This record gives sequence, C-alpha cells and structure tokens, in this order.
Amino acid sequence: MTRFAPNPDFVIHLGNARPAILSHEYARKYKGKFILRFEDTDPRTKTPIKEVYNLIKEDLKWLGLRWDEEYIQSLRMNIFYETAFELIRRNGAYVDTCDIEESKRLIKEGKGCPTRSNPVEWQVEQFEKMIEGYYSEGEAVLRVKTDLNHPDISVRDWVAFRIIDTSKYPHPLVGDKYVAWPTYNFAVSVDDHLMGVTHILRGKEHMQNATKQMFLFKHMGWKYPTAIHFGRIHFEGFIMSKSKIRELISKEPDKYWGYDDPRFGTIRGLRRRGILAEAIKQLILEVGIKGTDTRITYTNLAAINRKILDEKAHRIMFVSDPARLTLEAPNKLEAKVPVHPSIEDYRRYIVSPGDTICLNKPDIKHGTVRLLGLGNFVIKEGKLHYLGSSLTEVKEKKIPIIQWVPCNNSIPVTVYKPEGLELESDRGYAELGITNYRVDDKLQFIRYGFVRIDSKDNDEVKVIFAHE
RNA sequence: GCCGCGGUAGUAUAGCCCGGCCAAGUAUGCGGGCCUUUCGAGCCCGUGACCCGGGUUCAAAUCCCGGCCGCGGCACCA
Repeated sequence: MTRFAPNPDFVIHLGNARPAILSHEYARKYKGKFILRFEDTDPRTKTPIKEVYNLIKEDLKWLGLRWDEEYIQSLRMNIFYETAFELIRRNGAYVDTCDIEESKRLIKEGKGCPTRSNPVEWQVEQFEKMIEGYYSEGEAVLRVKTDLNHPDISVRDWVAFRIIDTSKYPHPLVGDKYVAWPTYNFAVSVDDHLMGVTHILRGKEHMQNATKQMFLFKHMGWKYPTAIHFGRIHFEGFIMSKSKIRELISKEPDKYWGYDDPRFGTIRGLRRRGILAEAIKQLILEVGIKGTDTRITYTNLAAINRKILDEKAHRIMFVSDPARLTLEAPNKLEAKVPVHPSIEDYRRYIVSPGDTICLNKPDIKHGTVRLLGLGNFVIKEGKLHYLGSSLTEVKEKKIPIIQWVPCNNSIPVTVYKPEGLELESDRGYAELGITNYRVDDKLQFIRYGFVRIDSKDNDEVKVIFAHE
C-alpha cells in the first residue's frame, strides 16, 4: 500500500512526479494499492487552489497513473479531531498556551510550556476550546509529547494542531468551518495509519519528519510504515520551484503562458512541449530511489523521448530561413514524400516548371542537391535545374538530400523554441500535408527536429520545438 | 552551528547488504565508420568512473576508522 500526497497549492512538476511514479510502480509491482491523498491542511501559508485538485488528477492520469483510493484531508477534519482526543487521553499531547517565543525558549532548554504537565482532563477541555474557536491565531497549539532532549530541536514536542483564522484565510473547500488545523506531521501520520499505508516513498526533505511522526505512532500504539527517502532532482535549465514560477507568472503575465508554459518543468509544461508520459516514466524509473541528488539534463529526457517518438512521429518538410528558387524542368514532376521511413505511404505533390521552390538558405551552398521525394537538381543563378531522379547517383556522389517546399503552396508555420526563460520563434513554411494533423500531434520536421502542434487554423500552424 | 543522508565515467544508473567470477555492466553524451530518399532512427568501433587516506583480509567499489565534498532538516509549511 503506497500513496502520493501532493499539496494542491500548485500543479506537479518533474520532481513531484518521482514519488508519484515510484509509489505507483511499487504498488503495482507487489500487487498492492496506490492512494492519492491531497494534503491541504494549511489554508494560510500554502493555500490550496481549488482548480489545482483537478489539474493534478489530470496530470497523474496523463502520466498513466491509476489510483485505487482518493482522499482529501480537509474533508477528514473530524477524524483528525477524534484521533487528537485519543492521543490526549493517552497522555501523548498537551495544549500549549504559552507565548510563542516563550515556549520556543523553554523547549530549547528542554522544559517546555508548564501546561505540559497539566492533567488530561484539562488538556481535553482546552483542546475543545481550540476547536470551538475560543483561541485565536498564536494563542494555543496542541503539541505531541516527545523527548525534550532530542538533539534535533524541531523534533521536541512538535506542533500537531494550530489555530488558523479562516475568516481571513478561507479554505477553498471548507471555507471557515474550522479554525483548529492539523499540521502536516499529524495529518500524515493519522492518514498513513488509517489508510493502511505500508511503504512511504518520498524525498529526503521528509527524513526528520519520520523521526517526529514515530513519537505519535508510539503513543498510539501503531506500527510505522517502511520509509524510503530519495534525493532531489535538479532538472538543468528548467524552473521547478513553485514559488519561483508563481512569481514569474505574476510579474510578467504576458511573457508566460501559465502552468503549462513549455519553459517550466511542470508536467503540463513538458507535455505541451511534446514530451511523452512514457518518457518521463522511463526517466524516473531509471533514476530510481537513490539518496543522492540527481542532475538531469534535458538532453537525457530528450534522448528517451526521441526513441519513443521516432517510431510514431510522421515526417514533414519544413523550411525556415527560406531561399526562393525557380524550378527549371522539361515538364511537370510528381513528388512522393515519405510519411514515415518505415511505412509505405507517401504524400504526393505536383510541381511545374516555373514554380518557386523554397529551400533552407544554408542548403544552397551544396550546389547539387536532392530534393527529398522529388529529384536531383543543380542550383545556378537562382534556379533549380532538373538533373533526373536517379537515387544511385545521389548515393555515389553523396549528394545531400534536403527538404523543400513549394513557396506558394505551403502553410506558414511558427516554431516556438524554449531557450531557458526565453521563447525564441522560428518562422517558415511547411508542406501542405501538415494540415492532416491535429493539435497535440507530434511530428518530425525533417532535418530540423521533433515538434508538437500547439495550435492550428486555416492559414497558420504553431508548433513547439521538442528536441532534435 | 547542531542533527541526518549520501559520494561509481560529462550525466544517470548497476554492483555495495551476503568481499573474490569487477583490470567494473548499461543508457545517454562525445569522436569515428556502416546503413538509410532526414543532420532522425538502427548497427559497429572508440572514449571515459569506484572522492581521498589509513585499517582488516590471501583478496575491498564492496567491511571498519578518519578526512574532504555534496545534499537535506533545524516552522504554529507541506
């Protein structure tokens, strides 16, 4: 039994995909169950966003992850309250009504707020007051009794419940219904136990949390699950940080496209860029569960993606930076452009003498060229002189085979290329065959690279460059 | 500073628990060749690593100790 427990305050990125994919994979491998649980118990500093719950579900589905159970913590508040009362009755927690700074100091000294030693009845009464709204923010917290001499100060009597003024910070799902909110460590422990989670796979930033949570498990007489912690993923050249992305979007809303901007390392961003779910999965599985940090480059992801895409992506001729040349031939010629090298299917075009053909400017210097699917030509004084269609000659003389497009019978295309935080664009023309494809289809522009169709209408197609 | 985790080629990973078959496998990258109606894919060749120092042992990437480096945590965040 494994789980993925995101905070719905932002969409997930490649780094979050790691625990999700590994937990899912682990559960499937051992025929266990996989749970999706939204951890939204902080309406104040990590305010959940209503639409994000669904965006995350969409992302997980897109990644091919299926969950057996789904929970939302903010809808389980009564369970948390009940468990807290039980914990208090077991003498495992106390209400701290000291001043924040004061109790911090006392804990540091290994003492804790004097209310720690008040009788259980007093604690129950005080916790009821916390739930009912008697205390306001900062006036009271419920602390779990731990080792007051623990070397890690943060472990000492950690906070299980605090007051959040939901009239000021309403929760997107339950509004201002509750003011006493469980902290991550409390909610996660209760839910992991109640839901029967046996294996926790998560980042190493949670290591100390395991230490904290074990005190609670011990008080309650529960068995702590097996926890595996792995290092972080540095996705070179991509921004993954939630707060950073949020800042960028709000600062320059015109420059960025939102959660799915292909310059971001979000799952939606990668998807929009033409990365396949399968590639992300393979990458994460390959990286595995090592405790060290991992530096992943886009080249790495692209390599996996290319391998999968190559078999499927149809080929299209696209000419950027066009040079216009006039066709010189004795009669009309029929071009047969292969749709894909491994299938016997061609797009046919007729070109006539006098037509203007667009070639990639740098290709002109070759002098003699083979226009893919059409024939061999020599370039002279702005004209393309037809030499024949012999392929053996092309091979013998190593004549370059290049892409081309009839200038006046083509579709304007804009290619967006994410380069760090910039989005470069490349304009050019693609053969008419591109109109057969739909938004989200992935294509290979011959001798250019793989792209994903982002939008299209009758007279223009916009694509996003994935990789070479 | 204190607590914790980890260090295998440019990058990622296998091997480490249970020492020998590891003069270290795989993928990607990079260099070269073959093939191909793409500068893509495929095939072949090459490139390149056990953080350092001690110890244990017939034998250490693997076990022990010290150092160095990287990372995480030290919240009324998750």
